[in-house]
Amino acid sequence: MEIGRPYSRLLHRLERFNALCSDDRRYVAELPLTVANFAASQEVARRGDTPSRCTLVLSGFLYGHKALDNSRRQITSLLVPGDIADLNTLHLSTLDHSISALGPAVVAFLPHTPLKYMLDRSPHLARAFWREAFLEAAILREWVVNLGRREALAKVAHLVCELAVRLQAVDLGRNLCFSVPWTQMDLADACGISAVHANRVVQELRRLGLVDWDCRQVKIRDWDALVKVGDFSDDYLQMQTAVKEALPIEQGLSEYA
Amino acid sequence: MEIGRPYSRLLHRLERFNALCSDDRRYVAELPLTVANFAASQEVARRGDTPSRCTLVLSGFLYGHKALDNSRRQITSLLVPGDIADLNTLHLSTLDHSISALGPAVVAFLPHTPLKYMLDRSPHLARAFWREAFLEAAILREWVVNLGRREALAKVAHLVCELAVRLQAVDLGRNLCFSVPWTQMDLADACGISAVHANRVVQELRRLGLVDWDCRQVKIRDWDALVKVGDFSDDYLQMQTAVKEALPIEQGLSEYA
DNA sequence: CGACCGATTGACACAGCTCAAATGAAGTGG
DNA sequence: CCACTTCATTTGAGCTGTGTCAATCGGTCG
Repeated sequence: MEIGRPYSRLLHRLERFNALCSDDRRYVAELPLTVANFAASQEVARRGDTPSRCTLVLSGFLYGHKALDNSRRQITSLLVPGDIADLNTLHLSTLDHSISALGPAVVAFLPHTPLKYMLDRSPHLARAFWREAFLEAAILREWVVNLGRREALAKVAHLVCELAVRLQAVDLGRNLCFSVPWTQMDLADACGISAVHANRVVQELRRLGLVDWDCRQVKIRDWDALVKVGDFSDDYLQMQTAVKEALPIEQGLSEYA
Repeated sequence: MEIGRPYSRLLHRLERFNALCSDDRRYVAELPLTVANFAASQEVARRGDTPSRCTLVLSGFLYGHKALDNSRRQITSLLVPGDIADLNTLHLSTLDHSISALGPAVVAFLPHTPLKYMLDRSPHLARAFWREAFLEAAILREWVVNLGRREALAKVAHLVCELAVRLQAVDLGRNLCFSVPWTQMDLADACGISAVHANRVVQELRRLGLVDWDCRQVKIRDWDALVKVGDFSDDYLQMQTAVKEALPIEQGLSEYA
């Protein structure tokens, strides 16, 4: 796929708010990188590591997670193509959480040194990366709300809405339909519920006619209703007009803004 | 208190990892600022706002929060003196969550423009601010874990541990004792539990001899046990040696590292 | 003194957990 | 091409942590 132009999605992301000048685009496009493949469930980086490069998702999905005492884990983030998984290692030496591949994934490793050099040089690029970091924090904040104050059905609905919007922004979610190589156990660990209950919730969402959800394929059948159930508002994703225009009109997008 | 030197705590924080050169210190110390007082529960900034300055906590506590449909709210962060509450507004125009004063608080408003100018100019300062941003994200990640995968007693214990360490780092938590102007309702909204249950949990922590907890004053009586109950590990706070040295030896700090 | 707010307590309900077993799908090796 | 394994989904049954409701108590402030 876009291995040939590994930065296309990243550049697209970085330019979401402000266009970059051609020098800056070249800076990014000429960053040295190593492409690597990961199998499903393979660990990309482990908590406590002190990596010397950042990880850009090229295709597939990664997820951040922390393990607890009792063999449980909490997924703290889902990373889609175009996301940088561990930007924090750029300035915080030790990784505070682990990162693994959800399904098979292709990533690009970007060595810290040239990345830092670049960001020191170009204020515009620095700003664009700041935005990425703050966007990640905004998503984490919304996850805090999701995990803290919503019941299971809403948690799952909310996560599906978030993924739909994020994937659409990178062209992986046309027609309110996307596919993620997660199991219901992964879903459970992302939503802080048990796997058994995750299953029941998925069934309930199906029963309510909100989604088709076969295996890894999720098709949202009633966006407005799902938004309502999940108490979703996309403002924290900072997609502004870009995404809203891309969503089909007849689904009544104006509703949830 | 340190209104006379409003940046002392911030400088201390920024220099936690690397000392700043005297030029950089002067840069910071000469940032223009406006000091403002807030009463308990007063709103400092509201979701949707597009502020043109950042908010540095000088004394007292702020908290970030998001309201849900049903008159519920989730507290997403507690901000202690030395924290910058809304660094994200520097590059993300609209605020994704509200910020309020927990008790009476004194803050300094730092206009974006000189701040941006400064960060564009000094790579070292930029790095220090990056670290602050990433640290905030690391805390959010731990909150995600706390809310998603721990039961109520552990949630509260964990939060108390976190606060103890963070407050100690800014000299507000000597002897494993600190005071925060929160109510049990605030505690509940931070831990994603009901106020009634928060009360029961606090009582249980008292009963177990883990803490003295009168009104706003929290005294940790058995650090090791509290750490264990809360499944706490301070690595995500990136305090490194600094804090560990500051904690009393006899409390067996080596345990939880 | 009355009003108000926060802490506390008790009774009850229920969302979601655990345990355990069955079913289905997909891959492996003979 | 069929046993066999493995892994994910599904279903059922009972249990429990936590929520809700409602009342009480205590302190503070005007």
